[in-house]
Amino acid sequence: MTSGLDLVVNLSEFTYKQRKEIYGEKEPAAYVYQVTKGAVRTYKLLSDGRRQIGAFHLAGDIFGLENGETHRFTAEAVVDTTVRLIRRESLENAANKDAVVFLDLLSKTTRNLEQVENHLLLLGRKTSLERVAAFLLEMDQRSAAAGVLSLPMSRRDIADYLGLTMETVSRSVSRLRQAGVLDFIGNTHREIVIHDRRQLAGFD
Amino acid sequence: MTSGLDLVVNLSEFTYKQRKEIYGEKEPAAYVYQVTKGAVRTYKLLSDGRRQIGAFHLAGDIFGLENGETHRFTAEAVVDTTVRLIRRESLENAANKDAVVFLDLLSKTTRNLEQVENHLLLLGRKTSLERVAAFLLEMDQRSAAAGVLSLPMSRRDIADYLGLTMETVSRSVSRLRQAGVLDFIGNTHREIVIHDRRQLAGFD
DNA sequence: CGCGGCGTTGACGATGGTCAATTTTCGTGG
DNA sequence: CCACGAAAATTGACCATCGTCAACGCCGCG
Repeated sequence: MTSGLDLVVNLSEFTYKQRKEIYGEKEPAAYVYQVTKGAVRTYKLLSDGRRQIGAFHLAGDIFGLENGETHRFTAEAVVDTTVRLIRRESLENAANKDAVVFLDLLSKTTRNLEQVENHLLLLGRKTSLERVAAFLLEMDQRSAAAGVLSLPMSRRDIADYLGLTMETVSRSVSRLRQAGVLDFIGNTHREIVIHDRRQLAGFD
Repeated sequence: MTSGLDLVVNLSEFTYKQRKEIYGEKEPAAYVYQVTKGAVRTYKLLSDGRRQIGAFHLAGDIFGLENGETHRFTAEAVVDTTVRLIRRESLENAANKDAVVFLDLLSKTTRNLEQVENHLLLLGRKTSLERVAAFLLEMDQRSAAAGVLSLPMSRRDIADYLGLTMETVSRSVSRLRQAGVLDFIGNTHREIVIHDRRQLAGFD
């Protein structure tokens, strides 16, 4: 699938080690990023350290696309991650010359908005079990192999995405496991098989 | 302040009575709206009736601007409300002819995104008192007369915006009142004076 | 007046958070 | 390969915040 961003000339790649910051909230937005390999979390912090993760970005995803001058989240590598870099300036030039690029920019922003709006409903009104079920379904849809997920992020990351604590996430996963809708693969607790997607959707 | 949307020819106005639906979620988006007078709430529902209000739109605000074909929220008049209507089609025509309109579209979408992203942090990580304080500060900033607000929406509406119940909203307002940061004016409980904006911000 | 809607307040309960112990996994170095 | 220590995940006990349910008050309106 090609898109407007692909039309922009772009040569640089960069690799960030696990936990390294890619950019900070309120920093000037010099680049737009696309994940080549790995995973990125974008988040906001309160002064006392409470964290809200806005999104996880996996291979192929674009992040750091701002229309203002500064980034509105901090971005960090969840695991060792490679990103393609696109200069903001060159993107703006391309958008001015080519309406397709511009349209694509608007469309990507809108898709982003849509996803965030759905997350509002989750954070404002869903129970812990519903949140975790929705998260697993989301990850399942985004992963290559349906029914089998390999989560790059920790329980704490998931918790901060879902507005919960890691203990509550853990308990919810355990409940789903006991209910027979999913199971762990191998010895990690980050590799999951979903036995019954219907049933999982029933919890959401 | 003029903007791209003002360049679009637009003649029709319409008035909705309190509680009347302006459009429903997933309906085709035929129009974009601007509030002339009154207030509008946009929300999503879960199947069991739980409601999450995404935003309140006051005089001057634009809502219903979608880039897909359908509305992503239901919109309803909070009080008797007059809106200006802009045909989606005519907006698209204008955007194709005039880059300024197009840029404005993107900028409005981004501002919308920014606001929703901040609401994520509120819903995911703030306490009830922090939420109510943030809400009152938001309304204060958006209202004409600083320090004095006249809320068009009920406690239940506020609750569904903040991811709380109306009882918790009521209790939080009471606590702020007892703490001396605000007070009611007259006999209604929707007219509020903020005595100490600094102190209120301290709760957020 | 009395009725209805809205808001407040109180008592109680449940969901999810906190704190802590235990288990499992993983990375490092012999 | 195994051993050790650190980090992550799970689990349990207890607690706090917020939700539920209900009573009451206030105001507006017939």
